Amino acid sequence: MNGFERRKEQKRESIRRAAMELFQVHGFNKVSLSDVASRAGVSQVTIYNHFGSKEKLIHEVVKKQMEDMLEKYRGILREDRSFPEKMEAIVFDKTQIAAGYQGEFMRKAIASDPELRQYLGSLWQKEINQMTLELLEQGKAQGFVNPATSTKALMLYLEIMRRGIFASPDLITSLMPDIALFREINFLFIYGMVGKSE
Amino acid sequence: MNGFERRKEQKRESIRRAAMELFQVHGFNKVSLSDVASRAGVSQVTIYNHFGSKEKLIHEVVKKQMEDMLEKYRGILREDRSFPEKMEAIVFDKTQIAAGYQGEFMRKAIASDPELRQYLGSLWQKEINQMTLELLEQGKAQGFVNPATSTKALMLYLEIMRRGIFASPDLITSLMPDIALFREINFLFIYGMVGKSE
Amino acid sequence: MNGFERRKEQKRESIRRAAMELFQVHGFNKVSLSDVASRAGVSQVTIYNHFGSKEKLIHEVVKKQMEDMLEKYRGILREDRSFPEKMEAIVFDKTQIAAGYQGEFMRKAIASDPELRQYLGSLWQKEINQMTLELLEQGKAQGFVNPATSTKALMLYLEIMRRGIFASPDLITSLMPDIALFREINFLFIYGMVGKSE
Amino acid sequence: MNGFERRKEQKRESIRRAAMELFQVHGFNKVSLSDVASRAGVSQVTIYNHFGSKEKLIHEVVKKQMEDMLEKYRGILREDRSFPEKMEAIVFDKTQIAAGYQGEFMRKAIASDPELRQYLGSLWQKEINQMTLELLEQGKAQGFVNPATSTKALMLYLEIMRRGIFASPDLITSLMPDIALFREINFLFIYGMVGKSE
DNA sequence: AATGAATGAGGGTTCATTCAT
DNA sequence: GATGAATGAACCCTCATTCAT
Repeated sequence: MNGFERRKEQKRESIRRAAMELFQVHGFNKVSLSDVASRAGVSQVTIYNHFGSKEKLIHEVVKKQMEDMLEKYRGILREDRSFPEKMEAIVFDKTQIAAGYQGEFMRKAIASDPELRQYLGSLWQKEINQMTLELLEQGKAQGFVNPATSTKALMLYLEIMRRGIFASPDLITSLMPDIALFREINFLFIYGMVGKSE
Repeated sequence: MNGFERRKEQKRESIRRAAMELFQVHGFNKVSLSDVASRAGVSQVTIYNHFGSKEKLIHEVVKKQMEDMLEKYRGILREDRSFPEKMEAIVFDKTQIAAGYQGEFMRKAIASDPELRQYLGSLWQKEINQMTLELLEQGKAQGFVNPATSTKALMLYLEIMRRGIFASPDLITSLMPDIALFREINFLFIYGMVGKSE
Repeated sequence: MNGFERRKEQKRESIRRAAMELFQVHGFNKVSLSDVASRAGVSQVTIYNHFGSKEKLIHEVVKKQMEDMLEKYRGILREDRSFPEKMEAIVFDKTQIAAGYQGEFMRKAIASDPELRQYLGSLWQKEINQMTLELLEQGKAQGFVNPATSTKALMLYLEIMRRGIFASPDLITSLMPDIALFREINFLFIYGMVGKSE
Repeated sequence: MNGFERRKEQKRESIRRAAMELFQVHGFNKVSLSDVASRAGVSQVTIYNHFGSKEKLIHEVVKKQMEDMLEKYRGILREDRSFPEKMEAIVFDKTQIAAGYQGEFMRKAIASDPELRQYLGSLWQKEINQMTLELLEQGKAQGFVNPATSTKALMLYLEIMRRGIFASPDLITSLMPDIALFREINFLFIYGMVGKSE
């Protein structure tokens, strides 16, 4: 990548970031390209030159975001930590939560955009499923996941929890400092309401 | 309520329903009052005559919806069923899920509207907390809820799951017919990933 | 006029008054029939039943107002007072000024409504001219009006002052209490800036 | 000012002029931005791009108008003419009158707009008062203004006349050609109804 | 490649007026 | 005769997008 291209990529990146920040706070519809342009310090038309349309800008932003998320999950999975720790790291992904209405925002993007849905519904879903399976395997190996439970149910369970978390940034952030409570909830995920029976 | 008022209320109701249906599918911003008017078979202005503004229409729709939800929960709580059954009934509130993006839609409404937030954040939150506490008491009495776990954590856990479910109508509806899977997931809520240890 | 008709006339009158009061403060355009209806304590449709349209309501209100004004002028003219006193009474018609943007309001009505213009431009103008002539005659007889000055100029002069006063309710009302200043200005009207030269 | 800015200013000016012309004839409320846009030969949105809102457009138009008026008055004051001539020039400002419902229009603008009122009520009023004082001084020096009369009364007198004139473009324009009548009225302003006593 | 200027389409809202009771 | 309900037209304004430089 030469100097020209690097500068170009930097401008794209600054636009993407401005868009991301605004989208997260206000949602897609409420953010106008003029807002994004102001925040990125460029002209509206420059956004068109780089991305073609608002829709395509959203695509790019969402894609990037999801890829970053995947990357992070991959990292966590490969770390040398216990199953409960990994659960905690993934489910309570703090940067995601801090970022605000991430999940809702993502789902909305995906739901409202067929093309995006296809891209993500295939590649991304496949990867995340793959990773979740791996996590469950680790859990079973460590005795935290009941082998009698169907994988389907487990994955749905995890997905529901993740979405519940994503959908509750308000709750979560307000309780972030309370480490004990945090642990207790992660414990509930693993041992349920009945609790550990030693 | 005489004939006049009944007809008025019917019209209001038909507008509310049309609005609800559209809001659930497309979100508040994407739905124009003209859309609502078309669907309800009235003029746009009629909506203004009845509700005053789009914002107030949203208020009414959301309030109604939440009150209905409360009513249903109350009913379930008072039924003579086991704790897991009540959990299932409440958490997987099928009519809510069938209604679509209920949770997301609601949260958006509440998040973006201070007045509404106040109304619901006080009265509604108080009631639902009260009811959840009652449910947990029943769970403890029946041995399904570990008394050592803090109430705070339990309530947060339930809230996260409920939101996760609400935020996943796509997943849930697609799996609705599979009763076994349903039960399994409810089981996970109660016994965790570790599962029942007999 | 029997009981029925009296009640009818009362209702008309109450609507007219409500309209008048609002028109004076906010002007024709800014006042909606709904405002008038509220203030008069009737339905909008009742206004239609009585007056036919907003335009016609304005007609009636303006006509009534002008007739009242004429009546008052007539009274002043016939009183047994000096010319300067009559000048003062007519030019600084306190009730008119207190009523607010009367003059502007009237002129607007007249200017924007051909039919009304005709009615008033003929009958009313004729009457007021007649009366002004009479006033000037009295002034000449009492030595306050220079007989060498053309009647045309005098009448224009008076009209300009009257309009100037009408157009300045803000100034006038704020200075109302200062009787001396009041007299001084009336003095200026009669003796000019050069002042009395004895 | 380079080419870009010049063209921009020209467009702004053409919009302002179109607005001015329409406002003068029909008043603020009756003129829609779409009317202004048509007359100026631009899109409605262009007006928004340049002025932000209808309110702000009105501000600009009124401000400009008043500044022009001030400028003209200043010029007259500095000319080497007699007091009566200056009176005539200022009070019967022909271009203002020809412009139509100037005074009424202005007053309405000022009355209905707090921000504008502040701007004009302070700076503009101060300047015009200053200038009027200067005019009166000249009048006294030349023996046309009675030194015994209070300045307050004199200024009020002048203001009333000016407003009367402004409020009567119909009368004035119809009598414009009659120079003799014009003079006579100006004479009345100075010598009053009693007239010159030689 | 970047921008200021311009715009068509559409959204929420108000209002004078009509309809049905 | 009086009213609640309903509406078409118009208004101010915003936004994604294109044009011209």
